[in-house]
Amino acid sequence: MDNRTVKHLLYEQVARIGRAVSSPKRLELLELLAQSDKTVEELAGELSVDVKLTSAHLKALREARLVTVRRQGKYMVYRLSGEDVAALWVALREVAEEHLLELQLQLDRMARDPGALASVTRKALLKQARRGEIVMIDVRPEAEFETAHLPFARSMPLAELKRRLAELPKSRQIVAYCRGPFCMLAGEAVKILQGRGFRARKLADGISEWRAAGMRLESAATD
Amino acid sequence: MDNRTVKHLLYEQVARIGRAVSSPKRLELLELLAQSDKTVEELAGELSVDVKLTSAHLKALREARLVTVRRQGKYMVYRLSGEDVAALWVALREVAEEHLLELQLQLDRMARDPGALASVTRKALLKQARRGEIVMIDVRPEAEFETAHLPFARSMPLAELKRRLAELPKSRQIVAYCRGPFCMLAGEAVKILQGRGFRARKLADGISEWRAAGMRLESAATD
DNA sequence: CAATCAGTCTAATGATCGTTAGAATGTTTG
DNA sequence: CAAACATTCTAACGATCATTAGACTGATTG
Repeated sequence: MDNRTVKHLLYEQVARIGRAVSSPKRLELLELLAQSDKTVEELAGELSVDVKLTSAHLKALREARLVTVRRQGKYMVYRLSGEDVAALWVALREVAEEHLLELQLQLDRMARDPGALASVTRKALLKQARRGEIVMIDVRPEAEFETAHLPFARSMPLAELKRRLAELPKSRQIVAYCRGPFCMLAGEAVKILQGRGFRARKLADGISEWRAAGMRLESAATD
Repeated sequence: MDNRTVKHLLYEQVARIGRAVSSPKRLELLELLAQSDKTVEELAGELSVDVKLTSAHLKALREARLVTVRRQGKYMVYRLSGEDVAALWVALREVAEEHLLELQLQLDRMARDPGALASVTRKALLKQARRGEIVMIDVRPEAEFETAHLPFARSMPLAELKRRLAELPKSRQIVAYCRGPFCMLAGEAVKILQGRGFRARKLADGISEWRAAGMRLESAATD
């Protein structure tokens, strides 16, 4: 086997990973799985696409070894095959944000939305949360919170937010976060809170961004 | 514009990057461009493919904003649009190495090749080179060396190696490196050197790996 | 200014991908 | 063990992609 053939095989393997992350739906699946393990049904629901199509995309991700499956009762539960996969998603998204003008414009528009939190560093935020100067809320579904969440954050799923407003203080700043910069949950939460007279802002980071920056996370087990 | 539409647009943009890195030829182009700026002709030559096809692939990379072009006389010179693009290539390759069994087997086979240097840390290597205990040679074409090279390395392009053997010591260990783990130049060099009685080993790292690990590089200007 | 040269654009080929519907598989539940 | 259910596999459609050859563009050179 000559050099060029070997070389071609090597690049071909890496391109398999590239092909796996070349579809918007598969990227969305990866981001969801970075939050917590999920069944095909759950994933299909989040993406609002057919279960069959979701299954086909998951198969592609499985063939690139980016996810693994296990059976749990009658459900198939998918899981990212490593933290490096979530990091790859973050790296891809950051390159896209850096170089694609269209994406930058879209993100700017989101950032100008009610109460985006741009300039505060992660460490400063952590310090404020530790001291109780701000209240950090995680507005993702509870299962995702239990898998991993930011330190000092309290679970307050968007679906329950309106019912549980009494648990939140009006005196202190509230910081909401969700799955990452592309996720709309925190934006929704902030809109609701501000409408009810709370001082609320949103944080663009999610679990993967936080971890990729080398910051520590907590999970239900460590609480 | 509703949430789902915005979301779709965002993921679609990132998928553009994914699509750009989903072809082995384009990945090879990115790695070559991570070494130094190059013309279409040079790139086509390195890949041993038609100039027309190379141009088409470069167009795809340009549309994903991963490379930029400038005209220089009658040549079009391509350049990576940022260090983060080289870092993305490294991240992709590392995920592939970690998860794709086929790729691991292939790399193992290469590692068992004459004199792979696996266990030495980058810092230890640097220290040995600084002290002159080893001789680091960069076997890439000279233009790539001039753009950036590892500290304490000497340019010794593979094409000139046989003619310039007299410049190398038989008393000390020689460490050859090239473009990265997928590049064959260093392996070739080691084979030649060992055949002539030199103590030679190869380093898998190239410029991008070295930089991605947070290590400093040198360029012709800083020499 | 005509000839040359590097590179891109256009058109056409077959191969691959995304999507959908229908059949098949394997597990749980009565 | 039969019915219900979650998921995957198979087949088929059109859309997109890789590749090639031929026409075209823009700069350089005589």
